[in-house]
Amino acid sequence: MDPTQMLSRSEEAEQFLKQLSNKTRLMVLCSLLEGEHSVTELLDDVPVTQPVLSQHLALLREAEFVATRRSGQTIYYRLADNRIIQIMNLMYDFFCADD
Amino acid sequence: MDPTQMLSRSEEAEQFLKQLSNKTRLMVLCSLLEGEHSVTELLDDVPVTQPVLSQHLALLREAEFVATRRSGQTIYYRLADNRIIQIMNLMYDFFCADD
DNA sequence: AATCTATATTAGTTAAAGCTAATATTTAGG
DNA sequence: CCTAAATATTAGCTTTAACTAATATAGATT
Repeated sequence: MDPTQMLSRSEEAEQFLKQLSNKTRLMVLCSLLEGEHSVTELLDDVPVTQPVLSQHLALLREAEFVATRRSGQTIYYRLADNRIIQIMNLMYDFFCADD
Repeated sequence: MDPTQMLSRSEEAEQFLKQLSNKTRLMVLCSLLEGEHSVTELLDDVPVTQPVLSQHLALLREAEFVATRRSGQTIYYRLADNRIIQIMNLMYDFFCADD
């Protein structure tokens, strides 16, 4: 591969992986593997304060790893990137399988 | 999964992904997918200075993502973690396929 | 032993990520 | 309209990651 392209591909991949490299975001994405959840439901699963969760959700939205839908005052999050599903399944395999 | 365990699994996964989340390390690992390379060979492939490459190689060694063998003054690096091979193949798929 | 080549390490600086605390926005219900 | 519930945003601080520059080590060669 040509060197300029290799560099830019690896920068994209770095960006992608960094957005994933956080315990809170991993727990959120793992919960969403099972299906859609509201923020309140995620707060039950993930041991962080509401503003911190909200910050991580904002990042996941901007990365377009997740999408949302509103129902009244409740906002439901779901996975929106097939690559995330693939990686999260691998991660589950590596770190959570046979528990 | 029990909450304490979920937290510690996600911390391990975070650590693992962070060690991967760097363009230089990604380029190195991508080169090593093709097989063993010396530091000098890696320097030809990867656009960084020698000390910077060496720092990233040190991190990859500590993470045990790679292993080394010495032949004279030359040190050869190779992939040493099957999980890395799996993830790197996915990353190649996502960011470098059909180029 | 002096020097060269290959590789590694260390110290210092800068930039980016993540937290806390405070506050704002949006919708629902009385 | 006023208040409560659900969610989001912002500012300030702290920690961590990555770079640069300088230097060190280890083996090869003369």
